[in-house]
Amino acid sequence: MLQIHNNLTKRKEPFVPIDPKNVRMYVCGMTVYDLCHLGHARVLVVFDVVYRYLRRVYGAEHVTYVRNVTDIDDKIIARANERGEKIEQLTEHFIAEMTRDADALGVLHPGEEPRATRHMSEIIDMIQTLVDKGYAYQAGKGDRADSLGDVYYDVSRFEHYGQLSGKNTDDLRAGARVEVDVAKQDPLDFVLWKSAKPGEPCWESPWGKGRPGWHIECSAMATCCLGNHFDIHGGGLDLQFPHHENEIAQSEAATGEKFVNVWMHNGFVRLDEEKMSKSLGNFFTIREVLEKYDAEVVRFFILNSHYRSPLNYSDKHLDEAKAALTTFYHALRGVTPVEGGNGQAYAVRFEAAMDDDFNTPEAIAVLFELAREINRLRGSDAQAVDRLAAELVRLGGCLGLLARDPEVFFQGRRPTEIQAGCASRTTTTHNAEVASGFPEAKIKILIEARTEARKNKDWAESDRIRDELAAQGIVLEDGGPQSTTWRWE
RNA sequence: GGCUGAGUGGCAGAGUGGCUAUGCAGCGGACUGCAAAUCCGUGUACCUCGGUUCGACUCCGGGCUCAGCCUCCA
Repeated sequence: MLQIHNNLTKRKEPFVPIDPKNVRMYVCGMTVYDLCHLGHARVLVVFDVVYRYLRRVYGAEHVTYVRNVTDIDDKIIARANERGEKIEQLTEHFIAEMTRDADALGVLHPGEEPRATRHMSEIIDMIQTLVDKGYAYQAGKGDRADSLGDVYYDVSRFEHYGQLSGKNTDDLRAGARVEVDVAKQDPLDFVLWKSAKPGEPCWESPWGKGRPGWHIECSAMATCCLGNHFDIHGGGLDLQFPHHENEIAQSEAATGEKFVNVWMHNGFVRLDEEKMSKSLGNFFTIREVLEKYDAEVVRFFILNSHYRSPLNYSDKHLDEAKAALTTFYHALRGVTPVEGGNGQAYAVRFEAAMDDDFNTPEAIAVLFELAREINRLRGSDAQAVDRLAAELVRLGGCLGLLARDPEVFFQGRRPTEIQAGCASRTTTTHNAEVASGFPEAKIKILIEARTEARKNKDWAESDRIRDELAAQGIVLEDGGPQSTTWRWE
């Protein structure tokens, strides 16, 4: 049975859906004012695997996955002004870029991708409900004139505030670093509706023209798309406080119902043992990494650590991920996967690992053993090999891996960096032919010439050809005297 | 200052109260014209100090170190 670490209770718990016919998950997605970085890649991939696995357990049609897009906030406004663009122009652009990255990483499309700007009436309704119920207040008359239309959430009214993040309001007040805002009754209160300054994008509301605070949009969109009470809510660990804490406060105060059963947070991506983040400026965009590494390699790298652990980025780790994938595709090379499992034992262990809070490193370990079994039986039991290969592909597919033809993995693309050895230069991927000026036909001719030389025991010529290809980043692998395959190194 | 999480072999990374993780790298062997790939074998480990226990890397307590949150952040 599937167990998930619930961050609300800080324990691993059996996962019991509210409705097994409709398992519902909401994940906080991106604020679209820039390209996604590796931290975003991790959220995308981690919850993609959760989604895939839930679909496998409960049936593809019985899982609803919603991942929102924040398309209005201060940073977006600032960036649009910098670039001299309209808000919509900017957000459409970066939504398209985000989708490109997600597609490259093999991330399934969520069932719904709600945007804040398209749910303004639900947002305003929820704020109104909070005001009506006495959980929210409008900035008073004595406050700054420009905050008159601001509406704040009254944290003191919500009894369970701090449960998710393990904080209590007294400690928070004691250590409060938030700047004193005269409009707030309490430094912990947070804004639900921000009145618009001149020239800012805005929507009409009972409190005047303005825009929503960050937290309220997720409460409104989540309950709108999935109902007041749903199964799983996910996001990066940095959203635990205050974002998710505030979501709970808003949603439960507004609906009077429990908001979410299971809270999941993925760990940070780090660079040199330090959190990769926009504010520190120590981040790599997905785009940059994909210039050097195959997207499936990046995906493997992410899944080779448990989702709650920190993930340290380095080229060395990416190189290892590449080597690991190479091993898997080698096992699949030259076989014809045939359904009809003799790989049950592996599947059982794989699922046990995934059932244990999505333990992907453990699941991958099982895949390695499966690959070894395939290689072991190769040449002696073709039927068993074909069936095990099918199992490897199927289980890999649960992780969104190993879906390609091995030949495409080996020969399809390669980073240009390899050929010239100029690591400092920005690199890009191209088709094999573009990359090296070394067309496939030429590779084939050289391999044939080498086969001929080997037949004649002309080892000098044979090795010369191999070296010539190696200089282009091409590795030859002899299957026998007549069958030689190649791959990009 | 308050709170949270983590410290495993050369590196990465799981897990368990007593029994092989797994991968990469290393070493030995098989295969190969030589390689590559693959297979077989193999070494190195559980931050520290106490406690519980027949027995702890695994449970409990103290310490040290690291990371994170308490402000926007996936």
